[in-house]
This record gives sequence, structure tokens and C-alpha cells, in this order.
Amino acid sequence: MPLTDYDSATCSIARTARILGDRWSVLVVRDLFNGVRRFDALQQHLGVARDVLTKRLALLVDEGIVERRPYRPAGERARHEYVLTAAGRDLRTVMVALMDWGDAHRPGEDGPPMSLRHRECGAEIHTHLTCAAGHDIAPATRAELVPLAGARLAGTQA
Amino acid sequence: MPLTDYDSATCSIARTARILGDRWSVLVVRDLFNGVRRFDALQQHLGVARDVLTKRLALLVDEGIVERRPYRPAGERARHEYVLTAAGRDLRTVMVALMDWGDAHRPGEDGPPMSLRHRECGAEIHTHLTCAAGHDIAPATRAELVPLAGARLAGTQA
DNA sequence: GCATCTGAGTTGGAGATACAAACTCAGCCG
DNA sequence: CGGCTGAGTTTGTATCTCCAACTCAGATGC
Repeated sequence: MPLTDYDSATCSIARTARILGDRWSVLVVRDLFNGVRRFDALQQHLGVARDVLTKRLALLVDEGIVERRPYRPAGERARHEYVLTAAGRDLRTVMVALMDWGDAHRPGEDGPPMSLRHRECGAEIHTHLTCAAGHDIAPATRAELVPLAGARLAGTQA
Repeated sequence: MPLTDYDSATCSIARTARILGDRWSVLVVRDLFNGVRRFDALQQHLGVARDVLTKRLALLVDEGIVERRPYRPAGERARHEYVLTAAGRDLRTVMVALMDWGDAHRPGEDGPPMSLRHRECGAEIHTHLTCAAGHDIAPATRAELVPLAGARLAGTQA
């Protein structure tokens, strides 16, 4: 059975892309990883429209990727901060994969702008593809997509 | 210097997201990986509007991720097919990272829909984060972002 | 006690995108 | 010749994005 007979939306890539597949969501998550936590700081740094940021944050909270948490800086009134949940922190692999591709294929005139380092040893962090048997998967390596129990045929409602 | 002083757009994640940060681009690339090559096949499988698919494919061709290649099936007239370039194939790590996250956090009722296998040994393929010194980077591991030569301060034109 | 500032949104209107459906166009098929 | 098919293009409506202005609540200044 050809893969196109399976429903396009019932796919982990499609499910993830429904959340991150937008110009801003990815950048919001990136900034949250980098410790930006407040609405105005995100808005100014990203240059995103305020209403759009409101909607993106609400979506990410809905999806369990971000937590909206009240806090009170000493001597100030209570505010909210946005922090990644455990599920959100699991997106780091996705972020690093995007960064690796950009570094390799869109480096800019003076080379890549940032380097992600392991805090303990200072070495650069990158993504790798490996199979469960331990083989390294080079870009040219052939892979095979196998349908599992969660697969749905196109045109059927899950 | 806080990271927010650096320009948000001068970032490999931002550069990659400008191309893939859209509901359809990611899915188009996914289907191209899976061997779907023709306009109508893509359009029907994804359920995307035809004009949007035209624009996405044009963007991906512009960005050097997809090649529009004429070909002639035996006994038919000449057509076009869309195939990934080397740069496009390098996006596999991104795709697998998205898939891994979806499998872990949005598996659906009956578990993940698909499994990606190494064709030679049959074992599942996943992404891993490692540092250049060989340490495995767990989700909780602290990392540090270091500005390089390509970095730009916010508000400056590159 | 009142005016002001600031962080965090909400609202409103102009412009850009997305969508679905209809239309075009070229070549093959009977 | 008339119809079919693959690959778009066009068109009109619905939705989303953007920007700017407005709101609101608590701290701050006087």
C-alpha cells in the first residue's frame, strides 16, 4: 500500500507542525529556551505584533508547551511569566535541528551567529540521526517508513 | 550582554523558520521525502489549495530545497516532478526531530502512526543531541549559547 | 489624592494570505 | 473531433496579520 493512501494529518510531523508551523511559534519557543520570560520582552525582541503574540502564547499554553505562571518580583506587583513545560523543553532537539540546518545552509556573511555549547565541557551541541542498533544515519542513507497501529487511511475519521 | 540584545532575525533558527515556518512547507517536504513527486499527488494527499501549493513549491525551489525537473514517463508527454536537492535532504534531521516529538507527546489513540527504520538493519531511527566531546545531552542538561562572528546586535542592519 | 508610568494585554480597521471552485491550456486517447 | 488528465492560474470570499490606539490595574511621584 503506497504511503499516500495514509491520512496526511495522522502523522506525528503533521501534528507537531500544526503547533509549530507558523512563523512566530518557533521563535517564541526559541526565546523561551533562551530565558526570555515576559510578554513585553518577547514582543520587543521578536518584533511580533502584540495581538499575535497573545494568540501564540495562548496556543502554546493550550498545547501544554508553555506554562503561564504568576510571580512577583520583589517590591513589584504580581505579574505573569511564560516558561517551557517539560514537553516544551523536549522541543530542544527540534530547535537544534533547525539551527544546524541554518548554520549549514544559511550561515550569513560572517558565518553562523551563535554556537550552542555543553555547559560542562564547552563542546558544541548538534543533532544526530542514529538507529536503535547504533548505526549513524548519514543524509544519503535510505530509510523506510513503516505504518503502525496508529496509522489511518486517508478519508477515514480517526 | 544579554541575548536579547542580539538581533532576533539573525539566527539560524529564524532563517530556517522563515522557510519552513508555515503549515504546509513542512508537510510538502515530508511528502517529498516519502517519494511523492507530482503536483496533483501532493495536492490531493495534503489537501492543500492548489494555488498555495504552487506558491510553496516555488518558494522551496527558490530556496534551493526542491528541484523542479522535467521528465517524461514512457508513452506520456513531458511533465515536471519535484525532488529534494541535497540541501532539502539535509532537512531529514528536522523532520525526524518533529516526528520524535509528535510520537512522544501527540501519539494519538493507538500510538504513533509510523516508524522510520534503517533499511539495512531494520532498527528505528531517532534524533539525538550530543556534544562534540561525545556526551549525550539529556533534555534537562544545561546548555549555553555563545555569540559568534556572524551575530548582529538588534537594530543594526546586516 | 490625583496624575503618571508601565506591563500586559484588547480592540479596530487596512492589507495580505488562504481557501474552494471554476477556468485555462496542452497533449494524448478513442 | 470531443473528452480526459496533469498542472497550474484566476477569482471572489473568508481568515489572518499587522499596526496603532485604547484599556486596565497596580506602583510611583508629588
